[in-house]
Amino acid sequence: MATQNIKPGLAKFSEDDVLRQIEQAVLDHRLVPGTKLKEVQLANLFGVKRGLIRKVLTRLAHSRLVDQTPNRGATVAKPSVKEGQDLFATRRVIESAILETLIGHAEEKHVQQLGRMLDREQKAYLRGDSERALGLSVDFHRELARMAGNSVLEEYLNDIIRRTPLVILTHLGGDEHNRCRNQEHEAIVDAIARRDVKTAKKVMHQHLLHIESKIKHKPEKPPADLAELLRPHSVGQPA
Amino acid sequence: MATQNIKPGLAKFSEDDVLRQIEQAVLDHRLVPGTKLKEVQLANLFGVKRGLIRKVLTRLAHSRLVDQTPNRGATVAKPSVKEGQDLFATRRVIESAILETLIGHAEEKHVQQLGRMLDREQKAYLRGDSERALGLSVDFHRELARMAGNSVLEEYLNDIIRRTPLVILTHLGGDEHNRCRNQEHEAIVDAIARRDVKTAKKVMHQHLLHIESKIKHKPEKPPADLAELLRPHSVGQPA
DNA sequence: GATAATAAAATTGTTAACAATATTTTATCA
DNA sequence: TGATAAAATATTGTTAACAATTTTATTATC
Repeated sequence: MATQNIKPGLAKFSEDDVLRQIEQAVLDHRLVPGTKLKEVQLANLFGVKRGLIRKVLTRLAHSRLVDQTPNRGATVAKPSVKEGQDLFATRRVIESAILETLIGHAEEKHVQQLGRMLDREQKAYLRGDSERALGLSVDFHRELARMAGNSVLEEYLNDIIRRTPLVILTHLGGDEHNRCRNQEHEAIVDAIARRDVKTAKKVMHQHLLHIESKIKHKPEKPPADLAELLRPHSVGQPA
Repeated sequence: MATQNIKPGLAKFSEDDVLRQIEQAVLDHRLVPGTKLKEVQLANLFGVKRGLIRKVLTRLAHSRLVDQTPNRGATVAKPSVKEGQDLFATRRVIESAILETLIGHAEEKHVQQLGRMLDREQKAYLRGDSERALGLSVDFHRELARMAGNSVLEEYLNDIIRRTPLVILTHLGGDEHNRCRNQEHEAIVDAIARRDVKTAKKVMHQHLLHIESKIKHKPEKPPADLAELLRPHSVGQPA
């Protein structure tokens, strides 16, 4: 049987829980673009009512993480090449503004905190834990946004970050291509420490262009395994 | 009786219709921050089921136009001073990027189209139709975003534009203060026509700073009339 | 009259049953 | 076999009834 409960009735998740879990699944490439998201299946999976799933799907559609078609349900969004390009271009603008704002009032403790994050990221990478390294790499960008202290910029960067995996999976090849380079993160922190806005922006710009340049059309992925949403490293089945 | 139907059963609105009408009401200051949005009242008002209103309110909350508190319903959002500042600061970044992108590929027809919009705006202003002038002024900014051709930048600017009236009404005085100055719009179009990115950005920057500088704390507005959402120039009652 | 407890009303939140639509399967015929 | 139509199933969409909670009104007490 395809649709199976995961400890039915045991784990009770709130609406935000479910939302975050699906977002996280997109973030670390477990949910791939095109995957059909059936309401009862998800409801069973999370042990919640269908109405709750319904609300979550609406919210996800609102932030463009899923596509909803009337009477035909929801699928994980497949952003167009154009949308991907626009997303990356906007990301450069936003991250640039974040750096400018942050450096405007950066203190020593901020630099130290960023240094610690670089260490963690480096260690994870060296020990071969690439999943963890990817997560920490994302956290690095998020932390810059948080430190900048502009809630709207932070909100927009998070929005872009959430949508980026869909662009990568739809138009880029494997996961190897999309990891941030730790060296570049280091160079950014160095520039911040020196209050060197120009260099910081330049490195960030290069850093982001690196990934963007690889966007191009790519053949469909073959249908994969069923939705084992909660288990890491698994992948849903495209519609 | 406070809650009255407006031709019940006659006008049937879709979910998007209702969403847009409420957004529009916020945009032209008919709905003021703090207004309680009761589900049955809205349902009667629009001649739709409560479930539909419920979905709309969720979506509005997601774009921070309304605040939702569990068991206590929804009110039109009252952004904090900080959020207002962040919003304006981000707007400068976004509009700057829009100008840069637009000027990068602006054609003569774009400039002409903008010129026509300036005329319309000026005429409305001269004939004293300030409501219409305000609308056209907003359209001007939107049109710049559309012409730039980056869907994400456009999306973010529209988000900011939708939220701005709430900041103004919460922290600024009357409506007179917040109108865009037509001269500045003209100067921007002139700069675009000359492909002068630097000047265009500078004028836009000043243009936006003008409003932002006026944000400060302001006493509560007294409760006003009931929700005559559909009728222009009317105002809802704060909670 | 003011305050606190209680009851009534209003409002929001949830659910299960049903309707409408789409998808898959089976049956029919050339 | 392959194509088409019909039936069966699965999935999404809607609704009304109910439950839970908050707000308002009423009463009781000092």
